[in-house]
Amino acid sequence: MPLHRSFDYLLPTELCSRAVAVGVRVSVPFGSRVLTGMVLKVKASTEMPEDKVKAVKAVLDSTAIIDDSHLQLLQFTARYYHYPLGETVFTALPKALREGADIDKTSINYLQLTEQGQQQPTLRAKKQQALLKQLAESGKSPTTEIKALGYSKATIDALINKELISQAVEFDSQWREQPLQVASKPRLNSEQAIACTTINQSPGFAAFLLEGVTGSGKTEVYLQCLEEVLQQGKQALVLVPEIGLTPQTVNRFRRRFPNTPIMLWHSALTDNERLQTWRFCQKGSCAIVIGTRSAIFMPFLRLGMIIVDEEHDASFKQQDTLRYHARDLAAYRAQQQNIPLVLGSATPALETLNRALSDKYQLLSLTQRAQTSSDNQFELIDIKGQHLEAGLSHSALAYIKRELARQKQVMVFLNRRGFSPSLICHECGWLSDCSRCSTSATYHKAMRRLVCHHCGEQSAPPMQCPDCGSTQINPVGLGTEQLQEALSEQFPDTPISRIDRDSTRRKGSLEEELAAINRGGARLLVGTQMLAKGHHFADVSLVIILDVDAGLYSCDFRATEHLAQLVTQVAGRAGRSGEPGTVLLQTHFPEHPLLQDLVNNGYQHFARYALQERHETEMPPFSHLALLRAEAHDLSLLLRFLSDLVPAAPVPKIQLLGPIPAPLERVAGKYRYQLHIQGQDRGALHGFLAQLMNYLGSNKLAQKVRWNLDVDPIDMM
DNA sequence: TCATATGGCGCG
DNA sequence: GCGCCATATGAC
Repeated sequence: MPLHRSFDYLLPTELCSRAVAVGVRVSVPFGSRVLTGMVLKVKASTEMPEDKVKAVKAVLDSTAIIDDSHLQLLQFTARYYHYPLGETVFTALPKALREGADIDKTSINYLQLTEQGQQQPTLRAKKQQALLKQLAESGKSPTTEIKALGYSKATIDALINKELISQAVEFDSQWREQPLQVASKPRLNSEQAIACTTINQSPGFAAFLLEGVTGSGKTEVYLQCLEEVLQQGKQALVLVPEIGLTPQTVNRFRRRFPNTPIMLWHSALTDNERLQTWRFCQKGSCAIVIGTRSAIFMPFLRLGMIIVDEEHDASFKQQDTLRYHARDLAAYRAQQQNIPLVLGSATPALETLNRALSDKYQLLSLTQRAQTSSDNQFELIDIKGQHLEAGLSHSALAYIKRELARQKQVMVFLNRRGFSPSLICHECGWLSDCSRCSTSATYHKAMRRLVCHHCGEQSAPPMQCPDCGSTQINPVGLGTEQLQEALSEQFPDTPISRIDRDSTRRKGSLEEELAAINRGGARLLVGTQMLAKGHHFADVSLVIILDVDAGLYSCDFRATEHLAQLVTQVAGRAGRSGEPGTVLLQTHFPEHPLLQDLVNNGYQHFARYALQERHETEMPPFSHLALLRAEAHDLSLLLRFLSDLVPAAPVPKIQLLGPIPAPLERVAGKYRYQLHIQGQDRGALHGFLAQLMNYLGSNKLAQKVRWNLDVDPIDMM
């Protein structure tokens, strides 16, 4: 229940024989319903009058399904993010367990070769043959793992029918007993070797920031650290950004440790796959979990290390309901388990960098690029007063022409999808605004629709201006769709590929498109930041970023940090094939000090400078922030609600700002306002937030508006 | 007078 | 979050 409290129940004598303990699920009456709950404490008395206390209906587990330290993590999470404990615990459980399912009724677990199968008979069916070979290499393997490798149920069933493989249903930790197989590995350079040794020699908890430029071999450091963890028979958790969980990444881990069970955890798993993976992990049957942010809540038998790859990535922060940051919880968990934490990034978040520079974390730098000998060359193009062709300056077009002539690939980034962000009437100035949001509706030419990117509302573009009847309705502004069209006019003989949410909507189409590009198809790549992350293209020698200025003057204090991270990431896409690449930034403000610093001295230098600026302005990480967001159809009600929360007298160490309109004041017909709550230290902030939540619990207006609290927000929207 | 909509409350 | 109860609103 969304309640910040727990409830006492009696344990009837006939149920006392079952081992009721903390972490066991029970079925209990709640109001007029029967719900699944979790035992948080076993005690001999209650402050409630005895006749008000109801009895437990059934005990659902014979042993705790969540151990003490895991529950502690969840309690910390609930406390830190001021989120109800019950909902926090239940978001960490697979759906079946939330609903009270029998935990031991987990279906088929493993696949293994039969004696016949071990002979490796020759089969006509290619897939089946491949699966036989796979099982010979990996030994007995969890079914979920086999399915994750792309083997279908049909293939598996066929081999079972031929009695070449069989199913086993017991959990085991065979991988710990058999000798660890490690595939041949590259020699580490001196920096990598130092990083590995330092991490592996850490006696207990220690946090490391592995600051390594693109191509410097962070993954190799992870792999060699993991090897040590596996040798000790311990499990490991590898957190990756949503977009980083690609088959290539995972295959690299699987190839290195062929007889080690490695399982994936992400949002696309089915409920049953989740339950199985969760149980494998809990029983110690799975050695490595590679997962997106929610994997931070996986149960482990003996966790030996946590790695967070691309730790600066925003997808580690949940943006709704329980708004946790997986990287920050990883720090808590590593400390609690007394194990090393490795945070890897080419562009560390300023919070993380600050901890490293103040010696809370150890800084390990990888500066040598494996493939390129020299760095990329940056160039700022001043577009003030210049004629632009579809957003591109003359010199940018000249650069593109030159690189295409050299048979190279060119990438053009624009963080705006669609054809144009708006339509405008040439006669009267009418704009295609969304009727429900305070923003314009984007024109999508191929779909012939106007789409609001905030509420999703669609409409047909008008033939005539709704205000003056003119037929002169033109697109205004530039999106990726239009950019692609304009570029294909400029370079009619060059195949162009566009990567954004529209072009890759269909499941698997992103992978298809990327593969096609790598086969040497498209020479010109157009896309949003989707194109920037983690994909490797061999021939890219020129990268152009069109809308740099939006990041320079934004109301979000993190905008420049994110811009710098994007620019650096994008730059990493250029020149991976041996010779240095060129990165062009189009801007109206070429003399902007942050841009200059970034371009001349790189992210490392920029970040330290930006930290200093945060220090001077007392922004995070030098203060602590929470955001109380609220939305309602009724504006005056909304403002009354928020103003009422601001204490009349100033609170020591707390600064309140608001109610202020959210960057998009109206979305889907609702007004959105927020309160900025800034604390000089964590303690002060959390003390105040606890009071605030308490007050909100008894506040009548709080039930009429939708509100949420975001601790350590990263998106100020 | 009964049927239905709306709001506040408490769940052990 | 959701069902329960009290009260308001409405049709006949």
